[in-house]
Amino acid sequence: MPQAVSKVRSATADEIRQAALEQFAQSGYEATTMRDIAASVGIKAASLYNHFDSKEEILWDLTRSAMRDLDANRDDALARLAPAAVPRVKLAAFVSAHVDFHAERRHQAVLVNSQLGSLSQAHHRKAVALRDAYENSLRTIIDAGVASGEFTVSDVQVATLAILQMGTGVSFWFRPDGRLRIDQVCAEYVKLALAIVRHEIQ
Amino acid sequence: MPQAVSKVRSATADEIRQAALEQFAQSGYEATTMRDIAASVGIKAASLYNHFDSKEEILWDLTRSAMRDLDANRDDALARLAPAAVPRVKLAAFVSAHVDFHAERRHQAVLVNSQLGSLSQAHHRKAVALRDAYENSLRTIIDAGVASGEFTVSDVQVATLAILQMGTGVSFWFRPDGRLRIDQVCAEYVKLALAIVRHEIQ
DNA sequence: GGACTAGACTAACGCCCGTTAGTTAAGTGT
DNA sequence: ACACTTAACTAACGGGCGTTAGTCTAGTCC
Repeated sequence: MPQAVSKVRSATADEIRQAALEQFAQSGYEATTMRDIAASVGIKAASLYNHFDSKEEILWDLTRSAMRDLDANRDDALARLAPAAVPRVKLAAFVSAHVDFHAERRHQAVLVNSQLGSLSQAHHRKAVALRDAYENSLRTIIDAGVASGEFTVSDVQVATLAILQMGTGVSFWFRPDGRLRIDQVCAEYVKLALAIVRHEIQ
Repeated sequence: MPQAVSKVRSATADEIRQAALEQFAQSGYEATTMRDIAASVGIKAASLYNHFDSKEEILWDLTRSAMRDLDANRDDALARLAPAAVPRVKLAAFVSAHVDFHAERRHQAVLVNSQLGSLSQAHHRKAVALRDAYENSLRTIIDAGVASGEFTVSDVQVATLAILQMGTGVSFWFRPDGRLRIDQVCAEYVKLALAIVRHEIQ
């Protein structure tokens, strides 16, 4: 008799993750209670402790996953390019992936962009390190474009942050039933990013 | 005998505002307690109620002030221009004022950009209306530039949000003792904004 | 100098928080 | 059949929350 699909990870734990993610993103970590999370899952608050050690552990689990997903999303996009793709193409791929993530996975994006401060000190440090590495991967692309003369940027650091932050903002206004589809939004932001790195110094 | 300067507004109330602003911006509204605020001022929590009716009223007082200051800051910058200034000049003035505010008055900026959700429903509505009006004032400038042919923008709404959000992000990384002075940061962002509205459609 | 006011204080209320202990019922493996 | 594990439950603890009531004291106005 065929073995039933074994649960590799608890289905309840995943429901808890999903409920906590939505509420942390929507109301904030401090304003969300363990009783709130449990109620969305249909259990009692005490039962959450069969799956997670503490409220902060849930936040850290979600934060780490979100940041890993963000990295994986970028890696996938860059891996699809030719190995020797020119910086302009890499920048376009990066920005498109970045914006796509922030539109498609709003809750994860909002969590990463507004709830890091509620992590424990140790976890906060790790999260900031991951965020810095992500930022660095964009700066590296821009640096390469400047070095090759393809880009004209008066301050690489400011351009890096500006491109990231305008894309990050998408998670706050994008709605799936809005005027623009996700792919249109991505295309718009790619244009803006290219404009930023190719402008004439005045 | 000369009248001593009468206190038009309570000095203690202003100390409370200052302490609450810093802590709301740094730790978030929910994570800040009335006892925390009182302790920074050097009084007991109950004494706060001699000056404000509730915790939420403090937040609303600070939020409304911050948004009024942001509007006034923009109005001052635009009023200094010639009445018939061209959209490019108006955009530069707007972005410079926007970035200057977000660098110089970080706490107020962070409050407006991350704590609106903790307001009561009625106050939240008013805050969103103010934010929309601010956004509209930038869109109007970009619209004028597009109408005159001075700007080339494939989507005015996206360009508006992108310019605002990249400037807003300054409040999260700017430090007075950092590599760039405020005026240098403003100048950089003006360049980026002009690049965004003048890029060729591809 | 006596009435009044402003603004601090102490004490406490009722509620909700994250979390723990102990119990129970439903599978699962041999 | 029986031991074992998983994961739900009820009950409660200790503590902190926003807020209120009532008191005291120092200064102000006629």
